[in-house]
Amino acid sequence: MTTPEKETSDFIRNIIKEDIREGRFGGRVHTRFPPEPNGYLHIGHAKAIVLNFDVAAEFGGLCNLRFDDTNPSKEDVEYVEAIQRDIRWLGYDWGDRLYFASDYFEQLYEFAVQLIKEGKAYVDDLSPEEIREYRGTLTEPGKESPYRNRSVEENLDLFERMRAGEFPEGSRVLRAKIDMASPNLNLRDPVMYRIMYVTHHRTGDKWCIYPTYDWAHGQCDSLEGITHSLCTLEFENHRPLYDWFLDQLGIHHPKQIEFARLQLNYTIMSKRKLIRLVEEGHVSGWDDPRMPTLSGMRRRGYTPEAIRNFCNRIGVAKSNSVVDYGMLEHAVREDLNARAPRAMAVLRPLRLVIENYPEDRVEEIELPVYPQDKSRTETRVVPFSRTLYIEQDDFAEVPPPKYRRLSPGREVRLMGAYYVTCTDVIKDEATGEIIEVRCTYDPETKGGQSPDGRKVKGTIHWLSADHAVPAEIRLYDKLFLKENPEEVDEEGADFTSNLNPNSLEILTNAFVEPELANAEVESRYQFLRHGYFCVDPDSRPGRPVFNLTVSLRDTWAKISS
RNA sequence: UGGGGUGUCGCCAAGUGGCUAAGGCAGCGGACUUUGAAUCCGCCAUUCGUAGGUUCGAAUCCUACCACCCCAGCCA
Repeated sequence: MTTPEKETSDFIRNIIKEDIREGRFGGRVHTRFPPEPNGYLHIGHAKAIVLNFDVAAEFGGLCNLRFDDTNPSKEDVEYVEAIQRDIRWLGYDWGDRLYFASDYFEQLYEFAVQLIKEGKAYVDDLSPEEIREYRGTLTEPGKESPYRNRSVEENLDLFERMRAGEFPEGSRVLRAKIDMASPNLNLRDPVMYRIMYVTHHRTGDKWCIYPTYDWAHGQCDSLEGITHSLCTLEFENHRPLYDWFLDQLGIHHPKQIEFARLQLNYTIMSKRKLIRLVEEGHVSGWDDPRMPTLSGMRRRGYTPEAIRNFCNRIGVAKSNSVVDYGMLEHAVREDLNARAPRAMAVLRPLRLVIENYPEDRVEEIELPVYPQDKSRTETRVVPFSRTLYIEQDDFAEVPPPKYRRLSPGREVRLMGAYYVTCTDVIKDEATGEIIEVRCTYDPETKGGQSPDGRKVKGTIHWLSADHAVPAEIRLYDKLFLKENPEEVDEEGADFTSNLNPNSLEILTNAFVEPELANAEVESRYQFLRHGYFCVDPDSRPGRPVFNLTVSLRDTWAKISS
């Protein structure tokens, strides 16, 4: 288990410290994570989750989970369940503070009535197209709607009838009466309610008018007593509107602070685009191990601790930045290096026969499970015999410069077992492909050291052919070829044209240690000299399936290329 | 051409007028090594978007300019 970064400091925490020092909100800190249940959570959401929950915990406060379910046409219970599962998996607990914007629909309606009564909101009969035209542009002010100055009584009556279902969808809206000439377009009489004859996943058919996010969000935060509403940069322009609503209503006024959302290179984060990957079959589902979703990363083998550490390490600021994917990989390696048990796996097998080793002999080789940690003494047993599998890459008939693995005439160590020297190479006569390597072993080198003190340059892993367990191993590479998947070569193409055709490679002829035959789903291992792997739910007894989480750093790859 | 933001090392990111501009990732050396892993040591911004100015002193203050992001959904 890695220890979380301590002393994280960023502009948001600085503001909160200042607020506490000055006694704002009575020294209280209460945050919330407010997802819309219209998709699965991804690593970008993790940044917001970690921020909100950690900040609350650090300052002795609480963090709520609230679903902003104001648009039933896009939302579904499937998502509200998946989201809760993912947040729990990440390691966070909202106690009994699970809320829904829809819990507040009645209260929001009353707030709206209050604004109407004060002449601060009105029912508008303009069509959507007309509203757009009347809004004006970035450089020109808008025009006031002809319905803007209806009487309070008429507005009250109309609004009530909107709720009663007397008008067709899209025919009327409730708008705030603010300023059609404001340079901030959000203040040009924003829509508060729209008519939608859509069944809501929680309120059923109780409502046919639904609040917009802009109208609902700030009041929901207020009702929950939120002190610090942390949100992403694009809502900075909306803050004056949220402030206006809260001030008109005269209710608790949380402080909104905006930060930059997470962007990762070689990755897309937009929910709309992730949905496309799923629906168009570019990936197997939301939990495809190549997806940046939390469920995908979980299946891939990422740990909650690694993700949390990553989130704390990238910091929180206001500049639009793109984090290098390597940072994420570093975070998993760091965590898994410390805690993953080691095992040997041969991904692309090559037979190795030890000519001077007895035909029927089987030895039990004892190897440490956590060799990287001298304080741990657990061991495992791996059978050794005359015929082994080694990695194809660990033999070279003509060794390249600096190669220290097996080649004709050379001696290497079979990890934990014996020194072997290559005596011969057997090839397929037709294709010339190497199908077997012949060796002799030195019986004096049992355990991997020689009494005469001679050194070998290389140590390779191995598996006894008769004992190895067949396994399927799925290797993953980046889902996209470009750092910025949106950057497209040809006109008319979109991000899918940058999909990496080799992002998944399935090895069906791999082998693992006998002990792993029935490894538990989601358990993680380091396959020595390869990387970290995680047991996939597709595993069957006696035929486990492993997903590559992340490979080990590979300096040989740099040297050899 | 309106408004709101942001610009510090290849990538994140501290820094809020005064010791030699934190730290992490990546990279590069070297030590160690029964994982070409891990670990350990060392190197890696005379410079803070640009140009001026204020000051004994500026990444931090002022002025102008430049670049990038967000806003014209009855999405969130």
